[in-house]
Amino acid sequence: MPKTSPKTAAAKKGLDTSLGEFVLGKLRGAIRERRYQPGQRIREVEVAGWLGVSRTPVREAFRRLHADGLLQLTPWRGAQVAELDRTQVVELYAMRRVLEGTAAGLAAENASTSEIRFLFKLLQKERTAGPAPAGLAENNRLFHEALYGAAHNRYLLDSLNALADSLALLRSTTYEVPGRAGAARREHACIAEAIKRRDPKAAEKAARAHIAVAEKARLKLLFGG
Amino acid sequence: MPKTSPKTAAAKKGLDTSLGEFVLGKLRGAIRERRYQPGQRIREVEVAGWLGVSRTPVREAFRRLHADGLLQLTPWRGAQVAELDRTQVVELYAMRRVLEGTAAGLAAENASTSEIRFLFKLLQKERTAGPAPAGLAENNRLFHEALYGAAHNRYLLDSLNALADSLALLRSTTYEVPGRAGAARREHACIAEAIKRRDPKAAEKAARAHIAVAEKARLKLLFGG
DNA sequence: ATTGTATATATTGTATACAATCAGGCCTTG
DNA sequence: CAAGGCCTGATTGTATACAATATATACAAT
Repeated sequence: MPKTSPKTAAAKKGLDTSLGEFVLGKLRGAIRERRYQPGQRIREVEVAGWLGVSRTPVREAFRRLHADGLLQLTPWRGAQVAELDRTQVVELYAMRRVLEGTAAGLAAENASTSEIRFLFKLLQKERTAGPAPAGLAENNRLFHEALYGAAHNRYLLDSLNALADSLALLRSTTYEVPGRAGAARREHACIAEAIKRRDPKAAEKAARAHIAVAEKARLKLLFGG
Repeated sequence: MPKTSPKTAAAKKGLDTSLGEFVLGKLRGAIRERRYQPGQRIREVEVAGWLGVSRTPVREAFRRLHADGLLQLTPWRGAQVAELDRTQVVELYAMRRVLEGTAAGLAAENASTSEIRFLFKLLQKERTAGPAPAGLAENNRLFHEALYGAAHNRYLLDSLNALADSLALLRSTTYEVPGRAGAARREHACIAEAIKRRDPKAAEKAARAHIAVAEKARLKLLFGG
């Protein structure tokens, strides 16, 4: 016996959530995949037409993306994808250095043994992964997400996720820099080891160093040597 | 010659911004002043009626308050003011300790001389202020806001402001704890001095200590000794 | 040719109408 | 009397209509 046939607009699209959430997810993905590029203007009707909904849920999604810093909203001019200048990138990484370090430190204190095992599993995957930047970046994302979760602090988690979204505004990944992949792998290992040793100080230090190196690679990639 | 007479709905209310922003501000204030208490349900029509607008801008404001963690939204049940349990309060203060420490450290590096002067001016005000908890809390807020600004990092500033809003969900202020006012004043002075000395390490340490003490007072106030 | 102005079009802000869903009370039924 | 289903009212989710504003275009004046 099938479930009672759904009738709501959201359910018609096969969703378990509201249309606003649906649009939000789609737009997040589109921005992350650079289908919408930084600086580009996004019109409400355009998105509404694309996703087959009215302007209302689109507007909802716009507000939330604005709150996350992904969209810039100006009255009567609508939304455009945020652009980051050099100053903002530097500020973003300064913030990330702190939060990522904190996450590593807290993880060393709070992580469960299974969470630690998972971190090492991801490390193993990094070692056996191919050289394609896209795959490397994905592995990287998983490692950092696991790290965030292991810290066991909801506010920290939310902040780091928001930062990650903002960083997705930047062109491509730092894994395009030659040698970055191997270095990142070693840095990840260093963080994981410290967490396993239950050494918060070392974990925080390793994480901050990791982000500092990543920032350097990023700035070189974006604004040249 | 007066300006050209405004005609927009927002302007009719004497605003320089959209109705959504207007509602957002009003609701923020109401939550901060505890006119809406944590756990209380807020209906859209109720707010719309109160402020003389339609549901649309109210909904906008709801989404943004939700993004800031001040409202809890459940599908088809609407909004209720967020409640913080002990775990959340602890996590919140853990986060704040880190960010506030970072802000103090960055302020020691980046603050302009006029910003430092302003910090000391606020310190002076604290010394001469009366014993009323409300006034003390207001002074306290100003000091911390000045500190956040002096760090010169937009993302840090936004995060700290969001944290401050969440803390406003908690009943009253820690200044009701006997002796807290004087101690806080001395702790503030310690932070400001370190910033003036351009000593980031000391400033960060002082700020973290300050928040740690505040957390202790808060937990005692909320959940008993 | 350039600049200022008026008009037209496109786009967003707001209000309202309608659909879908949930909570609670009432009734039925064992 | 208790348990469960169904109906009704209240409330939110969504769509659409209308108002207000910005941008672009055309035209006139210097």
